[in-house]
Amino acid sequence: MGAERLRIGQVAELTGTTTRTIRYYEEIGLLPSEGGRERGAHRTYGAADVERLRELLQMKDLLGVTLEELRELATAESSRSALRREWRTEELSDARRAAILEQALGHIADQLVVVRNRRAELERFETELVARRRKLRRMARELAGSEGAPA
Amino acid sequence: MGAERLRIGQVAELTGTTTRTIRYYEEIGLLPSEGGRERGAHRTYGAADVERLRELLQMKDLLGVTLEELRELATAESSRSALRREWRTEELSDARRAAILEQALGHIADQLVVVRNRRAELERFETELVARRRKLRRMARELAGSEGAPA
DNA sequence: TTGCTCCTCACGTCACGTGAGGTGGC
DNA sequence: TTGCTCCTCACGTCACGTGAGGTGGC
Repeated sequence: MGAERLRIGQVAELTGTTTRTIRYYEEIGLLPSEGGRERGAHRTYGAADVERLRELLQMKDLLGVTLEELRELATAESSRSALRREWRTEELSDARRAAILEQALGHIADQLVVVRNRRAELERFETELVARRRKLRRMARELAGSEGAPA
Repeated sequence: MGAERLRIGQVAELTGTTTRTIRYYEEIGLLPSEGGRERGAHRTYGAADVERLRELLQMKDLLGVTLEELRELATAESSRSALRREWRTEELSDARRAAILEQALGHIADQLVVVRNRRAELERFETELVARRRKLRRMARELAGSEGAPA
């Protein structure tokens, strides 16, 4: 079944990072540390861990936030699996379910604000570059035109 | 005229950075150091310096590159003013002018590639967030629906 | 003259990179 | 058994932050 466990090097490869980074994130508490691991024993990871790490790296890279800010932004993610577990237990009131959904929606809204601000900045930058290119191309055309013109 | 010189603190304020960063960029050669400045004397900056710094900070922030990569990406900018000066001297062949334009266009093309890749990544991320939100909203609606439904 | 901003060291910090020396699983 | 990957220190590095102590211009 899909319960195969990965080693840290495989996870690093899958997520495009390094083993050092993964250990560092665990050290500062961004990634959970396996409770029952003995000193010196290998770390193992499941599919959910890989997914979480991928999201963390994507946010950090795309949004340029510090790991401290990332920790706050990612609280949603970290609690998602816990919420999912809680969700599955049958004896859960509709009110509680609704509250969980509201909270998750709030976190996503926060992330969307950051992502969209970034995108707007990037688009401004791109527009600026395109305008500059247009200007240079016009100069190039005028240069070529004057060149072939009669004296 | 517009030839007023600014002090480092004003430049920091205008560009949204710190004086330390400006001095550091000068130290590693990302920003030019005034040739004739005596030891201990104040640094002064012109409008062109402010513009260049703004572009550097924007690239670094939006593209997430190291200062070393930034140095390469920004070579275009750093040579722009020199090219502009060369451009103005009248005794310049059309061939040379065309070459200058070609080079500038090449640098802009490089930057556009990086910017557009970033934008694509951000858009994928945004799409993912929106999809997740949609799913959560659907769950919320179903929850509210079942709640009010007749037994 | 009094502040305020600037100056130059220089040590601290964040987010890892990079060996050093050693143990563990196909 | 032989490699290969993993482990834990621990020091190095990049891009600054943050005082310490002192000088210079409205």
